[in-house]
Amino acid sequence: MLDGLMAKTSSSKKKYHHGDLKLALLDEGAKILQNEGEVGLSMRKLATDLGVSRTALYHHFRDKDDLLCAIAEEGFRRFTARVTPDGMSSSERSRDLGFDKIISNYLSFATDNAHYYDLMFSGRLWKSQILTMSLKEAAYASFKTFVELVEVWQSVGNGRKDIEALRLAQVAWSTLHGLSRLLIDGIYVDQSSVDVISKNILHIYGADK
Amino acid sequence: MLDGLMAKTSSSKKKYHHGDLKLALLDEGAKILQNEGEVGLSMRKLATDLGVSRTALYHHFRDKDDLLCAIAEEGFRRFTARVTPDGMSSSERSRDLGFDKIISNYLSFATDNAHYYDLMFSGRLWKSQILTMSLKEAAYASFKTFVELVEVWQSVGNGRKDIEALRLAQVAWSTLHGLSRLLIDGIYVDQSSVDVISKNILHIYGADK
DNA sequence: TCTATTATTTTGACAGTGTCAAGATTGAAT
DNA sequence: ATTCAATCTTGACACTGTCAAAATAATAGA
Repeated sequence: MLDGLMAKTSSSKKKYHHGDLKLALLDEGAKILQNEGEVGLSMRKLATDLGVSRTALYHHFRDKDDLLCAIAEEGFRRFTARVTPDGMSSSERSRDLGFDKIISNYLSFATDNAHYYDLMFSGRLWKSQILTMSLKEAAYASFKTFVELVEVWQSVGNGRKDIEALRLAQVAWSTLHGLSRLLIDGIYVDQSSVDVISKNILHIYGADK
Repeated sequence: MLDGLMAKTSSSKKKYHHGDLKLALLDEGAKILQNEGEVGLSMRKLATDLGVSRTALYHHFRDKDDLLCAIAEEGFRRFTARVTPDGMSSSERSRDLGFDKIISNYLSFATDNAHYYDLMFSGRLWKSQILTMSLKEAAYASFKTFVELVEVWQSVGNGRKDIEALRLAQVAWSTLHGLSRLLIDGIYVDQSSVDVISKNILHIYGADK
């Protein structure tokens, strides 16, 4: 009884069944994903890496896709945190944090966390019926945050005001998403020209000149 | 001898080995791709569908990826044909074929030929060493065509002129690619708002107003 | 025309994959 | 201490891509 409590809290003890597998699964899954990508993240490998049997996972995630959804969800959380640094009100944020920062944060997150990004916007996941409700919500929350940033940019900063915030956000998101995909997928290999492209994006969506 | 010639030209005869497998492979491959997507396009299924053994394919394509590259290449050809209808000079094209047509052609191609589009911009293919030179060329030809369209749109039409053609093309391509991906992957389910988004894209990249 | 060469296709096999069904083990609750 | 539910394991199935070696057919040279 006391042992059980100790083990649960200290968590470094070798345990009976496994302790908290679900969590370890997510951690190790994310780690493998970072290093080897979605390929190489197999249920069996993941299981043996954690010293557990091939099918043990299926008591915590009904599917492989279910697991991937959970990891993608974590990705959206990190993404939102990266694009909008917290500790600021949203108006404070974009007063001294210009849209250029948002652009570069978006792009650097995408390229630095390519495997997360892949999962977050994986067509296979989004089109499958299995798509977790919580993933959907995390994604929409991210987009909502982005729209708010655009709104503030329009009213406080120099975002162009001839377009509805929602629409501007949709187009800008599309642009950033498209560029991210082209970079991640190795179609624009020219990482050096990203800066000048970013500048042009800022110019196009800005109101000056 | 004469039989051989006949069979080669008439091509509808049931043949010795198989006749022209490589071609049949591409056709059937593209067909399966259209109906079932990249998933469901397995070498084995493809082989048995053509009444041939599992490994017969490997004498015409060294890899599965090699086959996919070939199909993707065909995709780029169709894509270019769709975005720039031939039978017009490039200046003629964009005099009466406005950029709005190009936008809607791009998006409709992407959504109507989602599986082709997936392959054409597949990160797995582009990042793999196997990436065919001819695919690379087909892709760059497509992009080059797009840049030319933008150039003409700037000089003859009402494309905004405060940005270098290449840069404008890069950003516009990113936008269209990103929107296509969001649509195809089922993240923007809202197909009905595509029209208004397209209008906004046109407005943003246009010079009027 | 017969034979040697080359191009094509097949059979067998291997190491993987996701996941289902049934049984075994363990922790906690009564 | 016995029951119950959660957790984990073993075995199996149907797939996948692809290699090696053998078989077959088409072509070229004599």
